[in-house]
Amino acid sequence: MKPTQIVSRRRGDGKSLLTREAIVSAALELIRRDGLDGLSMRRVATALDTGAASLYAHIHDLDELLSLVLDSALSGVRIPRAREQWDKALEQIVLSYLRILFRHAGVARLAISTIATGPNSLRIMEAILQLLEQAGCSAEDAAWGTDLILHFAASTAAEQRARRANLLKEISKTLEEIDAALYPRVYALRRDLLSGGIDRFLWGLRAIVKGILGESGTVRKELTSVKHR
Amino acid sequence: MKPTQIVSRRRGDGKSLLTREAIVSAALELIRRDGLDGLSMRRVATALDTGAASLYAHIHDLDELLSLVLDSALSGVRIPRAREQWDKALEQIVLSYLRILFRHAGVARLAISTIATGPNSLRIMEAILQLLEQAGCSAEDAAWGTDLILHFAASTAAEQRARRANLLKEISKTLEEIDAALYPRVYALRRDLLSGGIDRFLWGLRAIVKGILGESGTVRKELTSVKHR
DNA sequence: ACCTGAACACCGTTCAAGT
DNA sequence: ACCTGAACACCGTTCAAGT
Repeated sequence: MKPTQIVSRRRGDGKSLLTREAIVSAALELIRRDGLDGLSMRRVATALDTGAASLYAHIHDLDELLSLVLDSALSGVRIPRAREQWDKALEQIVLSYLRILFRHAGVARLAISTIATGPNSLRIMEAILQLLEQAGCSAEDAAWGTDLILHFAASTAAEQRARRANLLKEISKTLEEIDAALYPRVYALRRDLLSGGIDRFLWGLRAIVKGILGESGTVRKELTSVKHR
Repeated sequence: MKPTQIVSRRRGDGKSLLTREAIVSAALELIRRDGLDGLSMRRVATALDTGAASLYAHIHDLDELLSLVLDSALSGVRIPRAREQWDKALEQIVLSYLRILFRHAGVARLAISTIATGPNSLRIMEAILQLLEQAGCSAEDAAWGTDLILHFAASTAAEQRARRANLLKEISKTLEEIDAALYPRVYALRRDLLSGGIDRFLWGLRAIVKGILGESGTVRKELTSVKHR
């Protein structure tokens, strides 16, 4: 009877079409504004003027949405073309990764708890693997090293984020009140333990990279002997 | 009239007294059995034969409970007395920490997302700070280094845990299917990226420690000049 | 002081039913 | 094929009321 009316119910009214991309970008917007805890299927649905059930036509479950959101955020990570100086290039990539994680609260926590396999994660891993090999790492050490570096960056970002919130005050107050006789070093270094922004990050990155290169080759043999003790 | 009956409603019937300790140990038991996602106020309450509301007389909120659970688990971390060989002692402590996190699924995830300030965390930090200073670190580097080491151990444990679940199969399948032309190194190293147990952990720990010691002193000056670029 | 039941404001996910 | 409302089985937390 009225065949022209049989179209997506999303057309005609003000609503835009419901797509995977629209869902992911709404979720990213939400996570950016309210943090990871502010994200829920129901809230994403509300932001898109629909019910939570509608999302399941495009996305398998919350876990999948979170993976997609992480990779979407990582699309902003810049990888330099020229790579003559592997150490400079490595720092650029990892700083860019850090900045992205830092920009959106909550995405850092996501990066920690997920073993990422999205295209942007792969892009970043590929670049770091290449640089570590260029630096003289064995392929196997580069694999573990890449993982180590990315984990370190994600942890740093997540921790910095936690500090932003009123948490920092609370924690430093707790550290201020600990028993200085029982924990003399912790007490003496209570400020250093919480200090540091980009300086601390670069310090850690360089320590890790130096360590990876230093370990390369020599240690695997040692380890096998340790194992059999 | 019947003054002898006016006692805790917890007495008389089979129920044991509701205490902070009982709540924490029930929560730890739950987390050990079902993982972090299996833990909830309501489930802890049920395990103690009561309603969720009753817990709030002893514990401020879920966050506090999680902190208490983490520290309770960390009471199992052993710290050797004799410390002539700082490197051996350090590995013993960190391996003990790792083993504890590994033993109870979910506690590792907890250790990552929390900046721990419980007595057992402090105990562990104090010991590592001491060993790093003994190794020749400056106090400030020891502070950052301790944090770095503990984070690394927690990340490792959390990731290993994630692998135990059916997640590993899924991830390695995904890596098996990626575009080898686009990501040649990731593809070539797909097994190495997921491999490794205690070997990989010791490799990383030694890399980090070597890095920390190598960075000590020289780098802070560099960093200040970098900052002003 | 400690414990309780009921209520409030949320969750993720499923499913039959609509277009 | 896509979208929907209602339902199911959960959450953390509060609060008046009981002992």
